[in-house]
Amino acid sequence: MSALRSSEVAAAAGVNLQTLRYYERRGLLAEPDRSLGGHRMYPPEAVTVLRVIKAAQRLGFTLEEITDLLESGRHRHGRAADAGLQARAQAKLAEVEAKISDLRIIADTLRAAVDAGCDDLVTCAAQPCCPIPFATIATAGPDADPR
Amino acid sequence: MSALRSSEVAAAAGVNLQTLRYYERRGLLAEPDRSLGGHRMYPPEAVTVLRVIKAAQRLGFTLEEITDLLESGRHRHGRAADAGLQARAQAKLAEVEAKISDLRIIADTLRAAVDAGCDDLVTCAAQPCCPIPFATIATAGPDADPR
DNA sequence: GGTAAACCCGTACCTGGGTACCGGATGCAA
DNA sequence: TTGCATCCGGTACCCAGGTACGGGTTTACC
Repeated sequence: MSALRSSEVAAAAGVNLQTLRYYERRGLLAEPDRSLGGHRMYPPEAVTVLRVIKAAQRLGFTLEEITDLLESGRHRHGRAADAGLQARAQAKLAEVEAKISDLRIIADTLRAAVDAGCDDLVTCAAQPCCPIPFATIATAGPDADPR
Repeated sequence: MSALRSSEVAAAAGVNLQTLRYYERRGLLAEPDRSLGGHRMYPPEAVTVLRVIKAAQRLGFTLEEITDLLESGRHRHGRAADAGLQARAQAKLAEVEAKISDLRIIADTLRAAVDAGCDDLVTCAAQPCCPIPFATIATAGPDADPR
């Protein structure tokens, strides 16, 4: 009952209208039924799905990962949670923790630079007293950048 | 003496050759002298500058910020360190620390989701027992994303 | 002097997550 | 039925930080 128009769904979920179509193109949001004239008519559950997507994004999942997450939730054929939410949440947690420790190293380095009273990077780099490690520092691999 | 060719500079700094020209276009790297045929001839200091750029990037500064940083170091006309390295490093430190506390909230939430044994996001979202906050969570404002 | 590697410039493309613009079609109410 | 809000599809653009390609020089070594 009570199909929602795209602007209503967008407003209810706090997203842009274009974003709805973008998510549909990316396979995150099921293609809704259409009116006779071709306008999208969303079921109320679409709002829930959007809220889930937004929450997962805030937890650091990319849209691609969220697509998988939703997919695996939809047709949960396998009882084995090989790629289920549990496993993925744990993996993401490890990613986030790695990111945190990277950032801590960065914060420590910045603090050291402030304490040492560095004034000019290029001058500093030429002297051995500068605490800024110009070669190393955690290089934060190509892990999904969790936001 | 001993001017370096672009590939030598790139290799010495561990950077792609195109990146050199990209930095030059962006004003991070001074335009070097040219050979009679138009090839770039870099002074050895260019390698230092590149290393400084890379270190600053790892500390979370954007290329735009690094441009300013190098600029203010170059013609340090003002004794007042209004926008000097000190102040900027402190500001960046605050940014990084904010990012860390954001990520900690995210990590806590992920941990809660794992502990609660959530299996399917959409199902979870419909029930009140799920620890995932589908509306809130630190929204990590438009701060420069420190890497 | 020949030839292969390196370099030149300009331009297009990539990732990720959207957002904006366009001309035309629909929906809904008075 | 008229008028205005909304929606349609397709395409282009945005951010940052590069990377790749192509066709044409230049350099360096034998």
